[in-house]
Amino acid sequence: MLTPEARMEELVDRLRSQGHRMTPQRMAILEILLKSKEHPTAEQIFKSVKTNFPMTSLATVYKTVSMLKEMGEVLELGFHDECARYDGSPCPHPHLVCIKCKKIVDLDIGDTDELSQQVARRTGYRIESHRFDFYGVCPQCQDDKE
Amino acid sequence: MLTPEARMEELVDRLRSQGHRMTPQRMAILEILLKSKEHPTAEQIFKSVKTNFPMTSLATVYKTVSMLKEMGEVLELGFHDECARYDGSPCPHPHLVCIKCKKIVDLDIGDTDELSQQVARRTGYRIESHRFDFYGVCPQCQDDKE
DNA sequence: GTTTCTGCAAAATATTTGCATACGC
DNA sequence: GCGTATGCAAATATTTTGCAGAAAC
Repeated sequence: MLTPEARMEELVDRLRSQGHRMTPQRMAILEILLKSKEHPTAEQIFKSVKTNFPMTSLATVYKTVSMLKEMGEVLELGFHDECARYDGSPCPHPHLVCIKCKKIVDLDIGDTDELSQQVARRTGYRIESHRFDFYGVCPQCQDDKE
Repeated sequence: MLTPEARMEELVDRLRSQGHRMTPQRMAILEILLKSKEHPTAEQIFKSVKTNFPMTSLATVYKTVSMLKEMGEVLELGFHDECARYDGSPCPHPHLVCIKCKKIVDLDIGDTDELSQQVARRTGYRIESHRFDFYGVCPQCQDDKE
């Protein structure tokens, strides 16, 4: 697992080599995606970026995130009935989602890539990604009233 | 695993016992959700219901599906960047999604509920559901060109 | 008879797009 | 300088909502 800084550098190189340009806005968006552990929404990324670069639009956030999504550099999480949330990690990993407070945390349940490979062998699909999410009520929200 | 017919009966009872009423539209929507293997969108359910009950609106489909979703009787699948798809099965099971032709098929990789319970024990969450989806390119789409 | 459900149309929400200008390379 | 990226506003797509009439129970 690379540090966010190392991954940032690597990612910037990869973007450039594909003909993408680095603008301050784009750098800021990348940085938030790679460093945040909050799995932010587009709106949250937007607000966060604006504190440093007031000259940023929500459309740019969407455009950048879409590009990264297509390159497989970010994952899209979340429910259909609320806005999408993004995970700057390039490799799929399980999430634990609280259905009350909407918090999303990472989870480690061992090697899920191996499962992927098994599925690929058995089905003939070329598996490119996967999503393992558990939905439930976190300990804090269980206390809240229930 | 109950037959769709048995589950239909059971589900109707449960709905009634919670004060919900059974209308022809609602019955038709339930039937499609329980019998279909296609993981249809709201629009597809709507079209399908209309062949038997032309007097049905898309809003009713949405209202019914939302109710079932809240009751935990259907699962919502699909990506954020396309419309939601519904699975009439009450218990979570893995899906195999083709990112080219968008086909979604069920997948059997053993007991995923056990994993859920492990996660619950380890994290203190009350796990209510989960989603295991694999994204890739199906054999047919691999042949198509590439 | 009461309460829920329905269909319609309008509203709300999230995301995408077109285009003129700005700016990275 | 060329071509991509940006910001704005308008457009799109999906889902939700308000309300009056219809229909379950």
